[in-house]
Amino acid sequence: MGLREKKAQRNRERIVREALALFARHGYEQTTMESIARAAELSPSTLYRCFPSKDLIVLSRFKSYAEEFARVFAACSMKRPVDEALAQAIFTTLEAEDARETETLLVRSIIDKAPVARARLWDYIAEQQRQLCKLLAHRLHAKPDDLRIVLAAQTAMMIAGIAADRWRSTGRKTPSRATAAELMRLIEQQAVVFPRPPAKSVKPARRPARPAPRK
Amino acid sequence: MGLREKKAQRNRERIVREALALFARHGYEQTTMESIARAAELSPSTLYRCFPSKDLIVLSRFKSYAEEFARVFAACSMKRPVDEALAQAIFTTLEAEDARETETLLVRSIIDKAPVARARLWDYIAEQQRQLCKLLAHRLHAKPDDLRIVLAAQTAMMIAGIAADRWRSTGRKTPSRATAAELMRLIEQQAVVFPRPPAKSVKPARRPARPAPRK
DNA sequence: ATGTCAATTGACAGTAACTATCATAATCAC
DNA sequence: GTGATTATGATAGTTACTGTCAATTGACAT
Repeated sequence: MGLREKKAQRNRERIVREALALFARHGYEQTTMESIARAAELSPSTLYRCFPSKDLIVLSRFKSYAEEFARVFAACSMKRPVDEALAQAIFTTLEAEDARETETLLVRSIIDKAPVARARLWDYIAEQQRQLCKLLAHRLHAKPDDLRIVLAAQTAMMIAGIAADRWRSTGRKTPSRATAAELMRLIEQQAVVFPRPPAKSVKPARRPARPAPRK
Repeated sequence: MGLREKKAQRNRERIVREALALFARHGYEQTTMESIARAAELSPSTLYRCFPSKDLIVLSRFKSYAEEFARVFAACSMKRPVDEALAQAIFTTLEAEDARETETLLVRSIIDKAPVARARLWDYIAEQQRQLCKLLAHRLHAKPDDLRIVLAAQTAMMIAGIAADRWRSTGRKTPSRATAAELMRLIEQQAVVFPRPPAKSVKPARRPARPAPRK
């Protein structure tokens, strides 16, 4: 590997490190690209060459999770039923995220407070959903826009999102994996208030596995 | 109502109308706030007072749908089972969106091409999800962060999102309502590849209602 | 009508995230 | 080493947005 790429890699790492520190200290909006460049000891021009926009600095941390997810899924999607592979990928990715406690919490708290960065993260997640559709479609020999494929992909992302959220909001007391498993259970048992088409004939009066919380 | 508010209202409308026209003509990024102000015949200062940011101009069209959703849901959530009210609200809102063909398509195509605006829309949708959680929680006498509530709210938004997307991507040949109904059916029948916890005991080899599409 | 007061407006100045360009300096290929 | 290539940094510009302040306009009592 060339010496050039090594240097670029080190640059990127230092930028992210220094930027996160500044964001944590003064807030995302208050930190200018110029100050980041100063902290990372390079010119604004170079900074913009590495990260064309400010939010990419924060978002770069999420790419590793996305890559891990795709890797795990690809690894076991051929040996096992799809739903198991999907669940496995969710669990593994979530656990990896839980494991990096301080960094995950830091990055999320920065993002939550910064509307622009937060919005960009949503957009990134939507992109990941599309990627997952492709993976699923390939595995099931279906088209990526098959309704069942789209539904499965979005459900998976939803589960991961809720679980990760909960881990944060409970002060990392609830492991993401447990929440994700619980969500899958709820879905499978239909123990949730699901939207359904308005009663066409009978109302089966579905009985939730757990009684709905009443006052 | 004062004459003052009338004027403000008319201002807002003209701004949105002219801005959408400009966006459609030259693209979102290429249209400057200054040119919008010129087209709407007011100073940039006033424009910024009406719409603190550029994306709010585009997003303002979505607020009506969100309000309609909340209204319909509130209207029938007390008389009927929650899931029916939820489905009804989804259907009504989607049909209203379908009905405004040209405008909906225009706004969506603008947003899809503009990363910043698109990202903001995601953020807005996330906010709506939180609002829906509150509504559901109130109706079911539960806490807004109850897992079942969150799951239900996000599932509802997901269904609406997929349905609206499909209506657009199929050149408005597939009515949103039909897609939404189909999605609800798929969920209820578990005819989808759902993520589930890795097999702990047996593999029941679930049989989808419709055979999975094979090549 | 007219004067008074408050809210709206628009002009101006400033900040910061980008974008484009180009000379200079560091790497690579030989 | 030398020449081609590529990364760097300085500089200038565009644009979204923020803040301030004087001028204007509408609301309202008399």
